[in-house]
Amino acid sequence: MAGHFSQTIILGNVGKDPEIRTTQGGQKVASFTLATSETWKDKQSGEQREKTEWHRVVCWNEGVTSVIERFVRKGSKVQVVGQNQTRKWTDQSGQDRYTTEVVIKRFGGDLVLCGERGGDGGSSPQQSQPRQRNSQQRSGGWDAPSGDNLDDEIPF
Amino acid sequence: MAGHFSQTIILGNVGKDPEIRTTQGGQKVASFTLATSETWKDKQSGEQREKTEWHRVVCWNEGVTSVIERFVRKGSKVQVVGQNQTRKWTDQSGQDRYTTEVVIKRFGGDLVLCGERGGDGGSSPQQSQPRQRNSQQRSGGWDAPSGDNLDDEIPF
Amino acid sequence: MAGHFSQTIILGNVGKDPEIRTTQGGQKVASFTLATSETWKDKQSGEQREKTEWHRVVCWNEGVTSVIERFVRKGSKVQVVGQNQTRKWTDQSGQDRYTTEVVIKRFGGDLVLCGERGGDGGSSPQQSQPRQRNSQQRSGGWDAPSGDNLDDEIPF
Amino acid sequence: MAGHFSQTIILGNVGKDPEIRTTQGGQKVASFTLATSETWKDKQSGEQREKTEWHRVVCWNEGVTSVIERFVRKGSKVQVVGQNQTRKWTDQSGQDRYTTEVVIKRFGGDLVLCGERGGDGGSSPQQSQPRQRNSQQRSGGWDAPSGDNLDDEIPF
DNA sequence: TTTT
DNA sequence: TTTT
Repeated sequence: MAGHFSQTIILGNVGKDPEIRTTQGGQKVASFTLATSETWKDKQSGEQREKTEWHRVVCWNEGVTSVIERFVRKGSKVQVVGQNQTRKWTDQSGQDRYTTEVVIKRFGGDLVLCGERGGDGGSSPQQSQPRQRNSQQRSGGWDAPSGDNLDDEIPF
Repeated sequence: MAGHFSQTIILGNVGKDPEIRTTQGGQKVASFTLATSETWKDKQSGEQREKTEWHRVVCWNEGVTSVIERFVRKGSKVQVVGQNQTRKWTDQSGQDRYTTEVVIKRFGGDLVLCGERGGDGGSSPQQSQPRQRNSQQRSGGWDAPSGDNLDDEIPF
Repeated sequence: MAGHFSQTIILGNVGKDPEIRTTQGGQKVASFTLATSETWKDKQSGEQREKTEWHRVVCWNEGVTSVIERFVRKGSKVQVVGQNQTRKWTDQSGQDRYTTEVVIKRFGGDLVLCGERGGDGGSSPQQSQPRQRNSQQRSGGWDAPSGDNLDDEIPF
Repeated sequence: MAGHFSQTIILGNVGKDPEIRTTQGGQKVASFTLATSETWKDKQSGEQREKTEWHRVVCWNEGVTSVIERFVRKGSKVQVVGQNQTRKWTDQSGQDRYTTEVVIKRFGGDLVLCGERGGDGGSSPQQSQPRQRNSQQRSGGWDAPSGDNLDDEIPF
């Protein structure tokens, strides 16, 4: 209702199971990463090329966080509607760093579930039943992440 | 045409005159920053609060770059349609850094001119005539930037 | 939060002063038309061509309606964010008719004021003061493409 | 690149197999309908309610039409990115009628395949192989809300 | 750095 | 880290 507008829409695949944390004030916050891939034919070499872009998503919307917690996991295809927000933090050496995230807020924020990757021998429509968190489950037949130091490899 | 989608729309005000540079391959590239502000009433204190978000925009679309060069300057209100892209670079201490930008590309990218801030005593409809680059003009009656070290203050 | 998504964004010029009406339940509803024009060069003839598309906008969001009532009028440049909705009605001969509108609803709906068309000799920053309704004012020098019989030419 | 912007994004389910026709000039054009459903709890009665909106989609983009022809069919979940366009036609009684469609054009238009509705016992990943047109297949177990007489109920 |  |  003002003179500005900011909206980011990402429809992609979730890279890892979302993290759900609770603020000191008791609010649940969800975060995960989304991958979008583009393929094109290189004009010069004629080769098929692909580039994957990773997007960090953070959700402060209570209702949407609840949906994420229940239905979103590694490999899910989802669309998020939010706003770009750049947040300042300090790294271990004391230097300022900045990270840009797509933030799903109270109004205008949204999440659309587009379904899992099918054909994986999963026995049940996982999207329609609560997911067991903290379990030993290997999500949807996929390989587990190759390690826990993933954060070191992700640029945010 | 694939299984993914990525789009960022920002309608805001341009922070400084765009930079136009030419790649070694001869391609013109434009970049500038866009500010979007939000105001809301704090529930607890009842005070009016405001937050400004800065977005870095880069344009690799030839036609759009040409429009930016001619018509966009500090203070312009424009809408850009592009895609988030995180680019890696190395800072002076040799550390990896990441910057997220809204990139206007060949297809699906767009720029909409929404007009200048009016009432500044400007004598002519600046949006409809070419802008004099490299001139001494002070854009639209605004204060000039407070210095040239602005880059140090912008988180990208 | 479901499996579907619908969003229409129109940034254009308002064709006529908005109509504000009140439902029997006391809710204010605003409606107006927005024009978007495209120009392109005809490949065959090489001539410059232009096409104007008219969009009907209806607003059921109380806050946004209030902004429309105060600040939007013929010639205003605004952006609306809403959803396509096709409504059935009966014409004078008793036949079913359908009209598609962009509906601004409670959540996710939005209106962005992009300013009036400038250069009209207007003496005051009209966007920042209440508008005089029902006055003889001619709006900002902007003319809807086709005169005053717009109703005859617009399919709604 | 001008002063206007128009974009409609619909992520929904395809109501019937798309129609592919060829213009006299030899251009292929695809058209289909997309359903988006919303559910909400009625404030007064507390009942769960649902509303389905139908959107007519037309595609003049050659590459996208080719993808539609091969991969989209009744029940597919797809996202389209296009522009609202209202077209005039004459009904049997000679009266003017208007139909609004989401048009996918050359630039900025897009189609995203989000997968079929799963759990239908289908034996193969249908999205990754050409579709058999004109076959007796019943699509993916997904039923458009209202049977096979869809044409009678859809206002286009 | 913008704008309201 | 995802997906195709």
